[in-house]
This record gives sequence, C-alpha cells and structure tokens, in this order.
Amino acid sequence: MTTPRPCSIADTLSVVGEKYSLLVLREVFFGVRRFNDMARNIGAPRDVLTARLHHLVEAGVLEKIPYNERPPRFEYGLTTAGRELQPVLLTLLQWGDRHLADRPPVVFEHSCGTDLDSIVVCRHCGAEATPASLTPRFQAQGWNAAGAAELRAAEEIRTFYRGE
Amino acid sequence: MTTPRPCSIADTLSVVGEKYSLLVLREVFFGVRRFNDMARNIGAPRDVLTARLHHLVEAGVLEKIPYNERPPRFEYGLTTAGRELQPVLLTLLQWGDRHLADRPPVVFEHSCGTDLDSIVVCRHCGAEATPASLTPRFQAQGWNAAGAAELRAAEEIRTFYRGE
DNA sequence: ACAGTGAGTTCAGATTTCAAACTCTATGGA
DNA sequence: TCCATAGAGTTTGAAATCTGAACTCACTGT
Repeated sequence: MTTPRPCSIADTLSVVGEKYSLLVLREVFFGVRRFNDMARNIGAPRDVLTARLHHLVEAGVLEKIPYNERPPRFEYGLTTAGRELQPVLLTLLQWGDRHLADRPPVVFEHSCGTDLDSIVVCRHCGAEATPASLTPRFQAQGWNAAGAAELRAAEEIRTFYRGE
Repeated sequence: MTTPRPCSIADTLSVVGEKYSLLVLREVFFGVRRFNDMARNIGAPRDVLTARLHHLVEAGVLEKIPYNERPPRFEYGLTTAGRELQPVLLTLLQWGDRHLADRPPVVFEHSCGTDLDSIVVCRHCGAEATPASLTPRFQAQGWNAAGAAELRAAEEIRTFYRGE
C-alpha cells in the first residue's frame, strides 16, 4: 500500500503546515495584520509571504479586509475557522516554553489573573486528555493503529500508543 | 529591524515544523515505530524520512531503541519531551475534524467513555483559554503586540488581538 | 542457493526558497 | 513641480530542498 494514512492531522497541515504559515497566524493573533509588518516580524521572504497569505485566504482561515481604496490595500483578519486555530498555537507555544526557552519571550495572562499554563482536556468530563486515557478508533477501511504491524495484540498496540 | 520576533512558537516549529515531522510523531503515537512502516503510512520519500528521524532524535523528541544487533536495527520511541507534543497533534486533529473532514478518519475514545472533544483550558482556573481571555505580555526588548504599529492604543491592540 | 526484508543511501530532475532589486500608486514636503 | 518615502507586492537568478526510483548492505527463511 502506498497511499498515506487518511488523517485530519495531515489535512490540517496541508492548510497550515507550510513554512511560515503558522507564524503568519501568530502575527494576526498578535494584531499584526499588514504585509510589511508581517514580513518584518516573521523574517519571511516577501514572495513566500504573498503565497502563504493567498493560501490561507483561499483555505478560509484569513480574510482580506480593505483599508484603502487607491492604491488598493488590505489587512488580513482571522475568520471563525482561523480563530479556532488558536489552540494549535497555544500548544506549540507551551512546548517551546517548556523545552526550548530559558525565559519565555511572551507570556499570556489569563483572565483569572495567572500566567497561562494550558492543558488539553476532554470537554465532556474535564479530565486531561493524556495519551494513556485515549483509545484510537479507526473509521477508515484498512487502517488500524499499527500500520503494517497488524498482527500485534490490541493490548500491545495500546501500550505502544502510550509511547511507553 | 530585520530580526524576526523571538518566539517559542517559532522555536518549536524549528524542531517539528518541517514537512512530515509531525506526521512522524503521529505514527509513533499510533505505535508505528519502524522505518518502513512510517514511510508507507506517511507517504514520505525515504531519504526525507531519514533526515527527519535524525533531526527529531537530535532534538530529544524521539530516541532510537535497538531491537536487532546484526544488522543493527532500531525503533523510534517517544521521549518525555516527545510525549508532551501530544497536545499539538490533538489540536491539529480537532481542527481538521471540524473544518476539513466530513467524517473523521480516526476518533479517540476518552477514558470517560465519550468520543474526545478537546479544549484548551487554564490549568489554574479550568476556564477555556479563549483569545479574549488572554493578554500577551512581551518579555523581550522592543517587541510589543503590534510590531511596527507601536503607536496603537493598548485597547485597540487588545481588540485586534482578539481577531475581531 | 535464492528470494525476500529492513533500513537506509545515492542520484538526477523538479520544485521551493531566498535576498535583493524593481514596479506601481499615492502622499507629504520644499 | 520635484523629490523622497511608503505600502504591497512582483521579478529574478542562484541556492537549497524535495521527489521517486534505483541501489546497497546485512542478514533470514526455505
């Protein structure tokens, strides 16, 4: 079989997985909405930024908002779908803060008054979504947990899945 | 200024932001730990996969675990740091499920018995970390919310930040 | 002895990225 | 009017990366 695994992670990455795409979204979340400011803050080549903005607009993550008629000038704002990418940025930020930064360059103060330390939880029960608490169920034909190692016992798969 | 913004998101992406890197981690979370299985499930060229695995091992996200001496053969397992990337994958998955898939190819059953619908919350107070509930504080010199638009009033910046 | 497997490596060609320069429209000042 | 500046790109040619196919090397199983 040479078709890759059907997967929403891969699908999402086809929208925001190119180099600089998520940094563009970071800037928009920070309130930076114009081409030159983005280019400077991200450090991306201008033609690449042009391509990424087009792609993100086409994918419905950003929208162009005119702020000047002549010459035509646009800002880039988040759509609802774009706003829902915030958790992705927060989890990336959190991992970098923990594992790569001695002192985080940006801290988010949550409305409860503390500096944000975020976790991913189950909306239904509120408990943290840890690897061990999750069992994948494959809905696509022919794709089970372990790919080629289809013969492994389910329990073993679960152990592997937990990353142990 | 031509230096990009100092940022943990960008730092994290320098570890897992290359094409296929996050899909490699997805496979390991699914229990797929060997080269050929990964190559097939991801659909990546073999030399690219080799490079990504090296990079992820070097970054301390994966570790090589020998399972055969001659010829030398290794599996790739998650380190603690690697396991902590799970929230990134979950948030990407969730966005794809919501916005790109009609029927998610994989569903995670949480230990509470429901199919996982995840949210990112503040560990301290438990409330969801929405854009509107967060105020960024910049700890690096010279970097404020709006980049070049340093003159914007703080309130305006906050509004922009919310993506409105 | 011979086919098959696992994990790469090598290679030529296609695609992207990069940084700098250039374009086009418009505004502000001397 | 003339000149400088700004914003948002587009163009360019060289450098880096990605792609798919073929090849290597060390075994294993029959």
